[in-house]
Amino acid sequence: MSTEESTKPANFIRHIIDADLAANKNKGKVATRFPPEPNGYLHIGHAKSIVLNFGIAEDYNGTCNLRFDDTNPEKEDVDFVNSIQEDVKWLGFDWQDRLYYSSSYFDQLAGYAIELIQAGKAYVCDLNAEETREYRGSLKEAGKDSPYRGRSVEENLELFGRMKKGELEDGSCVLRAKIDMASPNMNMRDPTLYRIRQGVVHHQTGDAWSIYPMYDFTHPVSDAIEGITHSLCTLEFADHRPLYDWVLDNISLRCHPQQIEFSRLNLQYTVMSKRKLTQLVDEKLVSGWDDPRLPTIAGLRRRGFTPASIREFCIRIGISKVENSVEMGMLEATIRDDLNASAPRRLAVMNPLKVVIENYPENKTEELSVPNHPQNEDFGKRIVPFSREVYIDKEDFRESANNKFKRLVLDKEVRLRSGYVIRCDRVIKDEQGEIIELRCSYDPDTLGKNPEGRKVKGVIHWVSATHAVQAEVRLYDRLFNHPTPDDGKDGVGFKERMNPESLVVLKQCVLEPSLADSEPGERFQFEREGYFCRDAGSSDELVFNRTVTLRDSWIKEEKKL
RNA sequence: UGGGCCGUCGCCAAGCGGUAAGGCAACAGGUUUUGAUCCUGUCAUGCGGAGGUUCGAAUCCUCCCGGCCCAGCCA
Repeated sequence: MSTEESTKPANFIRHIIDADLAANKNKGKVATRFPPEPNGYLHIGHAKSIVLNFGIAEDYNGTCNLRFDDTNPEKEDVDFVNSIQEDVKWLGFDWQDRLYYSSSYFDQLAGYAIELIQAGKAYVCDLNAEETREYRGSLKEAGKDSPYRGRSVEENLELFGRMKKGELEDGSCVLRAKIDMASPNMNMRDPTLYRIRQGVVHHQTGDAWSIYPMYDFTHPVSDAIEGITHSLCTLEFADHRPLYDWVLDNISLRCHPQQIEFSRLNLQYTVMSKRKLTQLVDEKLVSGWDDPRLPTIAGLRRRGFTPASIREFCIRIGISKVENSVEMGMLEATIRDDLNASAPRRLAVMNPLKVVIENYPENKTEELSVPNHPQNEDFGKRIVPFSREVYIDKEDFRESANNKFKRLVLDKEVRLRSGYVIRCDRVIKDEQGEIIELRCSYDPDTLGKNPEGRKVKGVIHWVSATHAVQAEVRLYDRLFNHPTPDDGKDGVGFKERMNPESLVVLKQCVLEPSLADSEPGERFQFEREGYFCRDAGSSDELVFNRTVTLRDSWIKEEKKL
């Protein structure tokens, strides 16, 4: 971001690391990892984790691996492994040569499974899914031991070997850890370690495997193989930590990373779960994973967010173990801070109303030299043509208004931004009484200076009609009209709380001519309107996406009236 | 008494026994050719509640209240 980014925020995880370092734990090394499953696009909640993990690695002179946790081939896809890498890179992080896949540890994983079997700590269980559930008991009642729990090491070895060779059918059996069916922690009631998946093609290992390890077995082993020191994950995995530790305590791998849980990000007026995002995309309720209304990294990018603003947002919200619900205003403030400093200013009219300046010569064009940034001369200047006919926004004119309305009013004056002061003399309407044109006059002595003897406090934006370029502008707003769309309360599903006005397409917008030369992805402030980004998905036509509006104290003022 | 986790300003969030940081929002002013930006000021005798320990408690203890998570051959 062009303004300074926050650094090294205090949080409980950094305190733990500080203490570990002080105690010379892990020989002073810090190694983290970001372990996405490639079954969807990354969203801003992942960004929180990415910024945490890569940020810690950076600040402690350590490393952060990118590891695909790809143990469930049915739901995963190469497209997702590609998009994830693209998004992490775009956010500004570099895993260098440390790109890993849990699937590349499948051999080692199977070896450790055999160790567990040999130690009598894992067994092959023939119970089907339903039976397994019944035997597991409930939250308040202990489970029962599986009838297969007592199988001999030899038999288990033999059976696991057959599972691995593809001799057994899907669902016919699983490999389970032998822990404690009466544990108050459900995760410790002989959790499944391996299941059979015949015939599915894994995006990395193809058809090499007919068994796939479960998360609870894969994750600790993968962390340990990579020499991770601090394994950061979200709160819902806290109950899994005893299992994480159990696995590492019972295999020969001599590395034991520390799992630490923090709370996931909840952003108001949107949904963050991958399942729900997938649903929105699959059911075509949005245009795709990069729909600018989505909290996905791809969506935010297309919307016009900068990588730096997302990083800064993730730092500002902090890390804790508290259930949170961050206001959209927080995200908006962060992107505004960035774009205010970094986006060149332009003039663009959303709802054009023609203005004819009757005392301005016909066929004359003045080339006004206008600063690209009001506070920063380094942005230079550009030429903005001015002529007898201009467009202003319909919102900026009223036939009558009190003096709170600092825009154009019949028989009153207003400043055309970076241009002249004009007065509205006449209003022209069509048969329906709709205002279709304004007849005005200008004061030639007001270019770059204030008029003599009177004050003109209003300033509005405009575009020369004869030089204007046409464009489509997409105004985006929150996707949902409820702060917690997926809270399941009132018996209303999140899809029923979608905001019908989350996208408003304006096809008749007029822009100052310099914008015709903009590049897809380029960001601007359209003065008095907001920050906009040339759409990168429709490079032929001129389309702009509104990233965020400017702060608007007029809305509040207007409501008071 | 299944287990785990969490309650500090409207929203995030520091604080770790020495007398409540910061950000966002809000409010009140000032500057301004963007009702933007910028600047100034205001905003928790109070830390879920009640007791207790202490010279001193958001920080320690006890009890209570509220919220979140867990019964996939998902992660």
